[in-house]
Amino acid sequence: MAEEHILVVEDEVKIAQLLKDYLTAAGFKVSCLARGDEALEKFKSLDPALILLDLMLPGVDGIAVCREVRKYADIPIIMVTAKVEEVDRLLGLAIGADDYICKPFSPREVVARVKAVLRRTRPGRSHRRLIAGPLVLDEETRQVTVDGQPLLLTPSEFSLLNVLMAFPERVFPRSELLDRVQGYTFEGYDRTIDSHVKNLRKKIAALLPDREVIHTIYGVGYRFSLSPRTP
Amino acid sequence: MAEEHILVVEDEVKIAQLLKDYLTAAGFKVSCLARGDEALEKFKSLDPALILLDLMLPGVDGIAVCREVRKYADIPIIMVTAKVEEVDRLLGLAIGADDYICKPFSPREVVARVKAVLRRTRPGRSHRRLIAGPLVLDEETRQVTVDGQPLLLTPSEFSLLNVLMAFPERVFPRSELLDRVQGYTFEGYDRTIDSHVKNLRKKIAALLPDREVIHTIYGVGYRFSLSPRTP
DNA sequence: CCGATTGTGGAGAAATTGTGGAGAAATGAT
DNA sequence: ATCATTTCTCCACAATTTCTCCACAATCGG
Repeated sequence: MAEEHILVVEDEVKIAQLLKDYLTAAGFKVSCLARGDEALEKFKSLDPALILLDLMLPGVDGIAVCREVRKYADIPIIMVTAKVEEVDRLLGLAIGADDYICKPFSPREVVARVKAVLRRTRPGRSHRRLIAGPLVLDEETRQVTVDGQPLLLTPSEFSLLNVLMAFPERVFPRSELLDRVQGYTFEGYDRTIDSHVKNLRKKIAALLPDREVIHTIYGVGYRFSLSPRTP
Repeated sequence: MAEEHILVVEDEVKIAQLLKDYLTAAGFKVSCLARGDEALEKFKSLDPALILLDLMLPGVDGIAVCREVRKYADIPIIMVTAKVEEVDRLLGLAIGADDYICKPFSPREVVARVKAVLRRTRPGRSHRRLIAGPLVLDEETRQVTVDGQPLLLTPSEFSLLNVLMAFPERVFPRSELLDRVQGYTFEGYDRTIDSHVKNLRKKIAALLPDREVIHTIYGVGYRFSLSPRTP
């Protein structure tokens, strides 16, 4: 999954934090700024996929920020405003924001709108396919095939293989695999990952009996590789 | 590309100007009218490639204008409306507009939709139909058939099938289906989508007993596919 | 050879989905 | 307006799938 960066420009710290929490939980990388003029300085270096912009800001207000940003890049912008009536005014001002959200908003709605705007703004969907010899993993369809034959994987197995195939040859410690597959809040047995490896290996071996693709690095963790040796 | 002429019928001057600015910037020639009865008089002489039509108009309302225009020419029409709820009503009225946009809209979205409508109307007015084996879904008439036999679906069921069939094989998380079917302001129960899937499956199975077309991806969501594999 | 690490089968436990149906909400007719 | 019908939402329980963990066997490195 390509982690997308979102820039939140909001002067009320609590609201900014709330937005950040929810967007982070939804899998986005989030940066917060409190002032409009900061936004103008920094958005180029941050290169966000989308900007959430409060209308009322100290420094330079949201409308000016929006206009300036649009001079440099075609980044989607969602305006956040306190009053419903403002939205009509915004429309008249030809700002060119992609969507508007009124306070008080539900965090869930914000996340949904962000996703919706990103969806329709990014028409060239670049769904990632990881290919390693006879093994093909498609993140969008969640299909994995070996020489064209489908491999039926559970969510954990898919996730595990996805992480490993994303960086072939790289050795992943158990702790990292645990974080990526079970989530960083997982507090359980660290050898659970071994079970998933076991099951994944068995399923792959059924279609690819000759070579082992998930290698054990004694004392460390696991690695995905097509070659049988350790380079 | 030949410069295409677009007629905007909108009584709010600011919005009309906004639309004109953006469409002009996108390379269209734009004329604006404020009254519905004017539109009926002038569209013949202007001969536009497309009409952007506000639903609420002084003089004659948008629906009447749409009907009248269609008596004379097969020009693509995009309706603009203030409320989301109106869209469903419009659909029921079988007006024959090519697309609908709800306020508040982003100018970018308007330009995108205008281009999309022109693109699909240019080569012989073929509206969008999704075909998958014996299943045919017509977005304009909102009819679905299986081997020519009509499938009577509720609005939610149609919408759900529409989203799924638009991207066969792609796995849709429940959250995304919720946003696209129930709207992203929906605050309710996650598993309502399961109920729609259940009902939709039952209706499809009545006409297509052999194969399952809506597949469950455990831990993620659903996918439309004709092939029986379940990865 | 020996302690540490990993492989493995399998048994609950936990999470996810299927399903019928009741009440609420929306829609349409009168 | 009122009433009838359709559609939507939600719940509770059953069925299913997956996850976690354990105990013991196998393997590795020194």
